[in-house]
Amino acid sequence: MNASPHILVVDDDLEIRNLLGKFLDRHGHRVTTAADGVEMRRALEDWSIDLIVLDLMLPGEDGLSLCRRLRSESDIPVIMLTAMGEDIDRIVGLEMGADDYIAKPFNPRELLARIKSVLRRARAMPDAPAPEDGDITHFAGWRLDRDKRELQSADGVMVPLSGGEYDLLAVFVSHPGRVLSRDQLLDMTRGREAQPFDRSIDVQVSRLRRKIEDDPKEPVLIKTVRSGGYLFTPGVETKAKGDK
Amino acid sequence: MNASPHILVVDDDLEIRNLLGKFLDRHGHRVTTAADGVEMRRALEDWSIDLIVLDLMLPGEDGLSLCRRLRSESDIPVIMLTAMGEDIDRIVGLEMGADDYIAKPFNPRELLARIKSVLRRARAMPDAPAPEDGDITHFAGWRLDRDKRELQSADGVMVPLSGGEYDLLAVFVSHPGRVLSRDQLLDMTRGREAQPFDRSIDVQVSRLRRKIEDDPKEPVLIKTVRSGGYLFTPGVETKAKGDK
DNA sequence: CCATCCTGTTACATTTTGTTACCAAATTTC
DNA sequence: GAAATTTGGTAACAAAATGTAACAGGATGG
Repeated sequence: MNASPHILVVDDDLEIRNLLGKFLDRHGHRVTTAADGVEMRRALEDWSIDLIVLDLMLPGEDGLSLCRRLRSESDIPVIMLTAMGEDIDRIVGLEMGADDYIAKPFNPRELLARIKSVLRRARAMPDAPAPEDGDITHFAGWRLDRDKRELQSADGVMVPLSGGEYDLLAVFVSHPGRVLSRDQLLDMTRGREAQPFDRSIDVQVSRLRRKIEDDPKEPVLIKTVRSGGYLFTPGVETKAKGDK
Repeated sequence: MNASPHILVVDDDLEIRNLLGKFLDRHGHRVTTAADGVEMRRALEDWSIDLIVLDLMLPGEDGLSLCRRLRSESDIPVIMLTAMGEDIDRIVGLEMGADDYIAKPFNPRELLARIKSVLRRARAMPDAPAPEDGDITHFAGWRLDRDKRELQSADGVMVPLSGGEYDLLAVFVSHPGRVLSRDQLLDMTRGREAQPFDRSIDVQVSRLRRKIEDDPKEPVLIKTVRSGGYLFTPGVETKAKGDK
């Protein structure tokens, strides 16, 4: 598309803004910074921003609220900066709609990696059926409706999901590109510890695949990582036109 | 995911290297040492390193510069060894991107603690499956498809590979013309140490050859180097023609 | 209660990977 | 150069990991 991605850093700490600015700049990104929500809006109007790095704690309207609002207005991916120990799932997950998060104190190169990954993902996904608002998550041409616990494909097919299936998918969607162990998945979906021969996750994954994969035998969205766990990748569009 | 972390100690002082090597080894880490930037690079190519302990002062290119360069190329966490009174903020902060530092003279136990902590942090947020770019690698007229775990020859033949076979081949492809010992291969593909009579690599190589060599008895791509290891050479084509 | 739906457990088929054993080729010894 | 020793190739077997059908207990809503 265009040359180097333009990144907007929103944080009230001047030092962080400067350092991050310099760092990202050195790594070939254009950078603009903002100290609060107001400056952020201005920057969004003035520039064509590709990605926002947003601090969770901000004076005035906080990052959480800003993020939610952003979501209902635009498609720009957001990476949240959070303090340790926040409720990660709520932040990244459907609740807020951030694309990723990183805990402070963070390692700059890790942030860089995430930026790269989020941008790639964003580019890979042509903005399908206009991003709705509310509790709907999009991925790979599907719309995940939290209230109805239902999946809708672009061409109108509706796939009902059970509660457990929904939870599992929600966890996957909020952790794209990361290998999640059975332990983690069990913890994140049921909040319990795995028993010695617990196969429930396997079974649930199998059930989910049957519903969301074109060919469950050849899964594309949820890959299995032998002796590692499962990996969700909202790949490129299925039917959309030749994007790249 | 893998067994014990593999740590690379980079310091020009032989004594430090030895002591640290022994100490870390005793505490269950695999250790490799390097005296300067050149050796460091070699080690990084040969092994699958999980963490680097890097002296700030080095002959030739110094640690600071090395660290910065490392950052832009890889994800491996770095702990800096610094003399007292250095500008700590610049070292650990965004400027350089080290994950932690420890001042000399240091207490080995403390270093151990930091190593543990940095590794834990790194593992806690593993980012996507490392191999980032293009999912397809070409060599000797074959196309290696990471997603499908499949090999395709120019004339349309498809050879399915198992995960392990793919990993092994990927390592070979990324180190062409280089003799890789069984130890290294095991480390790079499974992340584990070889057992006394471990023949798993031999077997895996045998399986791989059966799939990619025209005549497994007379291997062309993966040659064996007696009492050295294996050598991958993406030589000129055998069967395919127009591919590239 | 009964009919459903959902989810964990179990069992079994498959696939993949590691180990062992045995043979052959290469190398070394004497 | 022949025998002894090493090293590598691989078949065969064993162990581990995964997919999934089938079953059973619970929960839900009449």
